[in-house]
Amino acid sequence: MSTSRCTIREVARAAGVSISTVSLVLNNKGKVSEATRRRVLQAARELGYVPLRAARDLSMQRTGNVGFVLREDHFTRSEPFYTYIFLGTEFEARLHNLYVLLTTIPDDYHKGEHTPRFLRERSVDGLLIAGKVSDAFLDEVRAMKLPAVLIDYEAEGLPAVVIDNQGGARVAVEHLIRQGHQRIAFIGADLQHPSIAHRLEGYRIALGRIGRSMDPALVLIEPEAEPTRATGQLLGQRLLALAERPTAAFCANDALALGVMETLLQNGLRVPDDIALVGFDDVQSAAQAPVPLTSVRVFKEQLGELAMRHLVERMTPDPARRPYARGQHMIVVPCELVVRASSIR
Amino acid sequence: MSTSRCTIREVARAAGVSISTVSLVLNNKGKVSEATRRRVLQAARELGYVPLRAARDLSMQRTGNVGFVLREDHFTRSEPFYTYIFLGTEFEARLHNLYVLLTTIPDDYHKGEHTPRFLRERSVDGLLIAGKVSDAFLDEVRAMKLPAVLIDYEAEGLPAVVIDNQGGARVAVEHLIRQGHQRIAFIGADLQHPSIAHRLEGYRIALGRIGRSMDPALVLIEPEAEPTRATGQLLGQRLLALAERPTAAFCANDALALGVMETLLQNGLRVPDDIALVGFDDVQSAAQAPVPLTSVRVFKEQLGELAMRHLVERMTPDPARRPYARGQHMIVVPCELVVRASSIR
DNA sequence: CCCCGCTTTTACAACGTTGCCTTCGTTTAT
DNA sequence: ATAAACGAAGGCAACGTTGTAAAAGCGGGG
Repeated sequence: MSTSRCTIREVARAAGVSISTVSLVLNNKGKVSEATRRRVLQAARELGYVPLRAARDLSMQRTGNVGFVLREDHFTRSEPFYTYIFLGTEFEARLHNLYVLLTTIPDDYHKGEHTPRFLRERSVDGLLIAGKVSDAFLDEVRAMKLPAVLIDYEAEGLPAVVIDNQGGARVAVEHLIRQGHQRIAFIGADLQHPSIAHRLEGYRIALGRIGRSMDPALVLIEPEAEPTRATGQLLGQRLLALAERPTAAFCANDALALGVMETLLQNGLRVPDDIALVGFDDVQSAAQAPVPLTSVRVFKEQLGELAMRHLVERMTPDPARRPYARGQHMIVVPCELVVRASSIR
Repeated sequence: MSTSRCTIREVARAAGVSISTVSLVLNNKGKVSEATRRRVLQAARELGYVPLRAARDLSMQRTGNVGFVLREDHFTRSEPFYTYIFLGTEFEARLHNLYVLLTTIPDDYHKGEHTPRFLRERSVDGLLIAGKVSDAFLDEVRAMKLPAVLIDYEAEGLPAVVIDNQGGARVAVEHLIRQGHQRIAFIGADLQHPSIAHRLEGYRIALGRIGRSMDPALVLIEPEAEPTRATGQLLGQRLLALAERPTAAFCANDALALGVMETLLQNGLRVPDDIALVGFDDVQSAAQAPVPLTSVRVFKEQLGELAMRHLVERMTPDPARRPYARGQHMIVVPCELVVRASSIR
């Protein structure tokens, strides 16, 4: 097996046919007799022919790449949440013969200055955007009229693949209710984030189903803060300071839950005996926490896979397709409750 | 600004010159009069001309991509060590107009079955390999004669960018010595890994400098295990079981150190009072540990940057270059000790 | 025997660059 | 004054693939 490239021309000569025929066979197009098809395939295999991407792309007027964009702080945070989503997209990309170009954008995105290179150079056929990103960036994407799919985030006019945040939250809270809890707090942050808003909504609905409404005193939120461990510690303090302490808390994500747990344990409270905790995302460290954390598992690779699959669909031209509106074209991926020590008596 | 592509032809017509001239100007090649150069640049800017990658690549007989390979378990572990390295390579790639294709390979790599797609399709001009990977993979890479650079790993015949493991370890142990410790343990795993072997060597040298030799009883190693938190917990147990306990331990990495710390604290020992701990890598959770961990900071982005820079050098053809031998062409990146509570009295 | 429709195959022009070679002026050396 | 040298710009053939339009082959019916 030689290391040098072999061109379609050589395959054609070896098979005794024209270049066009080779192309037709290799792409399963047009009508080619079975005999010729076999001869071509044979020759291609023997010569170890692999079409040159640049040539094919040039001819097909496409790039063969899709971009994967996420905020740098999301990519580098200690929990490989988006990393798994990326791997899911990568896996699906193989099936469609696409390459994924991963790039991060800064938290405080400014158009132009921070525009990903592959957008400037127009060397992607489509775009995946993971997690919350700045509106400035989304505006830019919309203006480019490039097929794009959001993952784990929502925005007007763009299709999205999202977690069933509301359903997951409902199941989590219903679990706490089944464990006999009456006073269940909600711990949250950044209400702008649709996922968090939906999780809060799930909490409300679960309470509603047993005929209760939300007690504002038990809804502890730092609306402007990111949902991090540090914010969780802060909210843990506020939880401790409450006059009438709840017996359980549903946290909008695991980072918050772990922060709360840390504060509680440091202040001598027991989990779950004094306060039961449930998180969301089922990150790696959830299972390894001092008290293993009950959480809602999210199928991250699947999110990526579905997003890529949908993007590919959008990338194949179809003039009859209409633009998206919010709420439409939302692919919702189910999640599942994982019960651990932090919530069972 | 139109969204449709504009070709070099249109720029040429707008500037009133030939296509060749436009190409020369845009690539800073050949001799072009200042007047024409300005006119071309002007026209290109006005039309928003961006060369089409596929066309350029086809013409230049290159792909414009480099591959970044690492083991899946390295990529998805909770510490974004390799993620930062990747970001470093990405940053440097921009300066050279290259795209980085990131892909993971499984832990138990088998040639063919697991060969990264971009290698099969030969659509990278060079390869970066981060962290320890299977020899089978390295053999395949060597056989391809594709320019490649290892990062944070070493192997015969391939250039590598590595951490100053030995120097860092030495500084860490010397710090413990300065703190008055006499009995200092070494906690390690996977001795096959060059980094760990070098860190052990640094430990030995630091002791040697004050006229001591390694006490075998204090060198706790799980030679076959991965250097993970779980292994650290295990070694923590062995540390506790020692007849004469050391007063300090230098751990081959932070994961091990955090595992040891967890075990020590759970068994009622105090850090650093009973046993001082120092790790290596300065991962995010080091600073957030129950007792903030002294560690050796590694400049991860820099590792990536240097590797990419070196790879680019290797990618530009130069017939006079000779193959690499182990030990040669090793780029060593310095690191620095970060002192925290886990090691100061 | 020729023409007609059908299937299979081929030739050829893109696609947008780059690199080499030529051409055309202009200056400099002889 | 003429030849040589030089600098600037242009023409053209790759690069490897695809898609299209046209050609070739092939029976069968008139």
